Amino acid sequence: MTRYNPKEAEPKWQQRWAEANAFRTADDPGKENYFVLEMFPYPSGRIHMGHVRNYAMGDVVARFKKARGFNVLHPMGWDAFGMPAENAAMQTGAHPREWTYANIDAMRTQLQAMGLAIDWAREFATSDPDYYIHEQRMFLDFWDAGFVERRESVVNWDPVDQTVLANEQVIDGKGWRSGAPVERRTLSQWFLKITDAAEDLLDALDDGRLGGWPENVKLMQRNWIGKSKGCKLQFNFATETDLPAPLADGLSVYTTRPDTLFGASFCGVAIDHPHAQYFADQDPALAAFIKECQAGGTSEEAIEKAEKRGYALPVSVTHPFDPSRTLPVYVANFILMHYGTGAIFGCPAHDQRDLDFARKYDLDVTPVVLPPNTAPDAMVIDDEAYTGPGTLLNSDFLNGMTIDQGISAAIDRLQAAGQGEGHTNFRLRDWGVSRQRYWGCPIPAIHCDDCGVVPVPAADLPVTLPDIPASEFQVPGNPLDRADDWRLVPCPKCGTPARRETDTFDTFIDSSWYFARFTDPKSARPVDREAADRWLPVDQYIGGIEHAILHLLYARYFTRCMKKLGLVGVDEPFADLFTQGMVTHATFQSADGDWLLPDDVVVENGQARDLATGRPVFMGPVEKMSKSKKNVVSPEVIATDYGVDAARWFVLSDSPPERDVEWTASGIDGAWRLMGRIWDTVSPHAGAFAGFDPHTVPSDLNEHDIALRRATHGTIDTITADIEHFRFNKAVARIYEFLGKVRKASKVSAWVRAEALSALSRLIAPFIPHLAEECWELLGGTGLVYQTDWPTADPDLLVSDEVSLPVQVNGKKRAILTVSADLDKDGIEAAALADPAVIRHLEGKTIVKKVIVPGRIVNIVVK
RNA sequence: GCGGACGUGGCGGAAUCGGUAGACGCAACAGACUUAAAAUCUGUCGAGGGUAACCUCGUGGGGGUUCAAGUCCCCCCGUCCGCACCA
Repeated sequence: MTRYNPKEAEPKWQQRWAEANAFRTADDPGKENYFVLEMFPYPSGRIHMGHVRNYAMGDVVARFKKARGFNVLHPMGWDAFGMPAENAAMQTGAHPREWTYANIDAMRTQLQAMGLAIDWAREFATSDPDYYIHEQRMFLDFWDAGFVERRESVVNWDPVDQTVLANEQVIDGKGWRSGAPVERRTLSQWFLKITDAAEDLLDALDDGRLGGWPENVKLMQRNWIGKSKGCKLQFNFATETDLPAPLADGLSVYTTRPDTLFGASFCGVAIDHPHAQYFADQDPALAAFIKECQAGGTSEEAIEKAEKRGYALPVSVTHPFDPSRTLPVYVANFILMHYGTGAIFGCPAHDQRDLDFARKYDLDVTPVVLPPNTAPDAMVIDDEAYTGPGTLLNSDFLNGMTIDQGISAAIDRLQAAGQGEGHTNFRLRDWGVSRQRYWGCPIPAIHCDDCGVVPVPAADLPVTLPDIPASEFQVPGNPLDRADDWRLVPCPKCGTPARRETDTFDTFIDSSWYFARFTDPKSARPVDREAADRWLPVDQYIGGIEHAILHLLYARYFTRCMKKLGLVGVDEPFADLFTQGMVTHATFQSADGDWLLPDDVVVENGQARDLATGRPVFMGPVEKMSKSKKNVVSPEVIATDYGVDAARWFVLSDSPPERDVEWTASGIDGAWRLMGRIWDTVSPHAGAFAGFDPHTVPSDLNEHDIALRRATHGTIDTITADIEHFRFNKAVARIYEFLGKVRKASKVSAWVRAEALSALSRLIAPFIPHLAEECWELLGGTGLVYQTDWPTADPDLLVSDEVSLPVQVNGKKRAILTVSADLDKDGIEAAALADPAVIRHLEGKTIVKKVIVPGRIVNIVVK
């Protein structure tokens, strides 16, 4: 018996698949379409185990759906713009384009070696001018349609990467890539007005349009959009004289608690609020205060430690419900300009921040909400604000109302007085898409001193990136700013000298529509409407949870914009979403604190030693594989040692797909053993399909035959459901179980064995396709197992005539009956009461109750 | 601080509707084959007691509902994730 040799089998079948053009997207009008997509990779240079897991899952789905009779679209491309290419240029001197495309070539080879059922004819990279010309076209249409805005904006500036970061790219006040503390800068920026879609992006999370999405992702998006209901109201300045322009309209604040207005003791504005700016121009001390607050930065520690500070303005405002009362106005460091109106009224008794501030500046603290079952005299605010439920007091016309009643009544009164109105506010901010980088899609705009910002005429697209010597990337900043040959162009409107926009798009734009391009990647239009209608939305999208907010929210918004322009017919791009867990590995550290590669360490009896020196090694926690901690295992090395099928099998077998899976040497050994065991089970039966007609069941089957047939059909049934529900680990367990039964079935007829081996080959095919083809060929199967239908379970074989029925006495299992499946309650009761073990436990007791659930359980309650 | 998820053998994890807890794999142990090792195969494998049949306990802790709870309800502890001065 020969051993299974993946080194020969895997390339052989990859070649056969290619020769048969097996993975070309089918377009059979008699079949349903199914679009399965894994988040496309950034071409970093080589694939890692996370890719293996992600693409193995997508491949299981693609192969399964193909076998189930769908036209399957399963494409691959490259998220190819982005900073690492420029960083590489700085470090290695290679041009970003050369670096990127060399990486793509290397990774394509690696992915193809995984044997993925991908239609490579549809491949593209977002850095291909053929791709980004359409992105530029759409942007011009978006601009025309009013989805785009250019505005002065305080931006998150990453001082290391020398670029602007979106809000979402700032993590704990630091740049998501560089880790450098983010600074505030004011720049003129391009924005996509995602806030216009906030309400619908939110609604779709709840109204069933995203039924196939995980709850946690929907929740994160819900929180991110951050809808809050309240009211906007106007405070008038208490002054006899006319105020200059910025102050003439008074002070507009946003609140969710207008019911607490009678507890207001001050108003506050953000340090970058126009009113603050106005007074700072006249008051150097205020200007200094603002500057000091800005220096504090947005870092996490800064925010946590920052004490509430304010600077009193030389004006006060009148209370909207009681003009005889005036409130002081402060510039305060804890008010955010980008939320609401950038101004608040402070009600210290019922808001912790306001209370901290009031204590520091010795302002009134008037309770206006009385907690339930509390006497008004007992309502004392010390150093903790009361934010719970209650009834209103000290509040004039609101007294006695609940909070909700008070909110409505206050808004009504404000509205009647023309001083305010109900308002819905969102936490979501518009999407800043300008990046001061070279390696991105150029923004098709031209700046003219006379005409302003002018779109590049459609006929002049694409605006391609200029060729810049690789040495230019050693200089900080954006090389496009210095590329005058490219930058200086005549204005398309008036023809006078003008300048190209040198910002490029955030790469999240590139990934916000690639799925639509895949439906017809060669189309002359950005998206071919007919193809899009055929394939969209993506039926199953698979990727990491790290994209729960950024990529997925942008893609949802972008799709809505495309729909408005008639490019696609759907507003939600991804019908079902699956977020897979990471691949982790134990970490190893030498006594000197150096990280060690798993390959350089040997673990025996729980003790790790350095393979080279024999010295003990500290075993650290199991963490996500990362280069910095060296706890990485190379897919290439694993493929060489064990074959890609074993690697695919292992990453799918050991944990539920949504959870992290720990890579272990013994685990991949186990996967490798399985390959051998399948092959050893199948290979003695070469040609087993000769004379086997699956549709003609022999009539002379013995009990072993029937038992194996039950196992075969039961396995088909459960594995089918497991794959449908992304329970790959359970499907794997069922395959192990079934394999054991097939191996032990020695007394079965040739027909029944052929049926079992046929099912086995097809059931393993989505997981370990090369071995499956090898088995199929050996057994005498027709064509490729890839092109063979999924097995179907015979329902008659799923129900058995006998069932084992546990019998409990007082809820404790005392016996197991084997009874005919159609035995009625009386029969079951008689059988249970006749069982010796049951009789023993009933001795000397009185039966109080008998619970008999046929097919499930018997419980006899005694006293 | 707010929001969410999770907690089951030595380990990863099963238990689909409230109905046999621990499927399947890993590790470990024992045996077969072998001069030997590797590979492979067979068996054992939650804890405690008992020669055994079998009994008791057991799903983070405490309480509750139920004939019956890993599963439902209440309280607590722990771990992980997201957001975080959001008015």
